[in-house]
Amino acid sequence: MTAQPKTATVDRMDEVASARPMRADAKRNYELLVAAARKVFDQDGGGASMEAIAKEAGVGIGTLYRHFPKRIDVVEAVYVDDVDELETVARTVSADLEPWPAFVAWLEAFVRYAMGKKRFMNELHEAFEKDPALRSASRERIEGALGVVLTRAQEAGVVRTDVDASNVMQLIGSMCMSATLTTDQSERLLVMIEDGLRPQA
Amino acid sequence: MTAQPKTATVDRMDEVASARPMRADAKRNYELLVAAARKVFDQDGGGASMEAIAKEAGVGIGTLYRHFPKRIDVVEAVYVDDVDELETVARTVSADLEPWPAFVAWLEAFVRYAMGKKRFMNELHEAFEKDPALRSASRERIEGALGVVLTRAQEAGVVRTDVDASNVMQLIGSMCMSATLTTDQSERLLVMIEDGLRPQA
DNA sequence: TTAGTATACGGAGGGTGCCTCCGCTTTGCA
DNA sequence: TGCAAAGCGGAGGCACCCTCCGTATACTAA
Repeated sequence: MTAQPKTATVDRMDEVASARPMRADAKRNYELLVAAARKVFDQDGGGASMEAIAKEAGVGIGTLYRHFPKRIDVVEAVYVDDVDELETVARTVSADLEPWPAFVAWLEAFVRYAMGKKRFMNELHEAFEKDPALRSASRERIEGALGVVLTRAQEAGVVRTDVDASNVMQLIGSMCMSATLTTDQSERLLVMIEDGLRPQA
Repeated sequence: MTAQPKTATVDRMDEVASARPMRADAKRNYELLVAAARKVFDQDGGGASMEAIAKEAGVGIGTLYRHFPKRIDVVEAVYVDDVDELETVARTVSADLEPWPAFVAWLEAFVRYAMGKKRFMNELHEAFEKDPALRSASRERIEGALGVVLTRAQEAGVVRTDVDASNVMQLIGSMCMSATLTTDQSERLLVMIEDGLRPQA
């Protein structure tokens, strides 16, 4: 949601000083494409075709390839955008909600994110293989986002203080990894985890 | 190595009583194909083409598809064959070597197997997704094979008795999972794990 | 041994998907 | 308003998965 396309080929190292901002039509199409890609991946799974994505975005296949030279670049862009979203949610809930509801809301957003990722794990795995830094950078960003809501909740005394973001990630992350977990189950399990994170009497 | 093709499409549930054994040429080609597939996957990675496999086996593409209706079935057959091999090695080393060398030899075979698998993790993941029972059944078979050499080594007093096959698998398996592990490193790490498994003074 | 049949083989070709190329269109600056 | 520079679109090349069916071969029964 907060991705900032600045250059034609999306190079995350190059955001500080690109010669020129993207043209308005290019920026619009970039955003249309990322949104379309997420929708099509959700519908068709990670194996969705480039043609389907271009069609959903209402642009030509050539335009898609201008922005994302390889298929894997689309996967990466959607993923990066999802991680952006988790950071945005952390800020939003911190501003709008009390510490505990904010914490719960973020965890729910994370579980939604993780459950959604399961459908294109293979593609994601491939993206991590191509660019190992992506994995660690994303993990850090997610833990950072979690840290925001977690610390606030701990300071307000509504979450036990003997856990850190890394612990909580491990707990939730491994739960979500289970291939046989349904959305229903994940919601029930999440409630239990949340209860376990409250300060103990 | 010990796979027993009995029917045209390889159905593991159907081995006890298939109407008729495979014709001699069919059985020969099946074995040629599995061997060729393993070789081609090793060379070209998991993305290797069906054509390349058929060519390597010296058969037509139609023959390949008679035996393996879908690409994923080839991946599965190679994997099952590799697990068979681990069971065979467990029996062989138990018969031919002293308990400790046998144990070490099996662990080395396992590490070779696991390192080789890394190159087509994606395909394997897909096979597990298609057939979840394959994963658990294979894990059981591998732990069973390890159990054979482990128990023997423990009874001979050359391996500590406070570990079981599942523990050892966890130790070795997670080591091998690391994406950045080289074969050299894995060999050195394995030696350390082996030392740790000796009875402690 | 032989004739007959079920089984297996082979590879041309259909369908799909990734990606390239290049002529046309649009944007934004002077 | 004029004109580069940047962006757009989609036909088409190439590679790959898989199907289909005419031909060849292995088994079996006589």
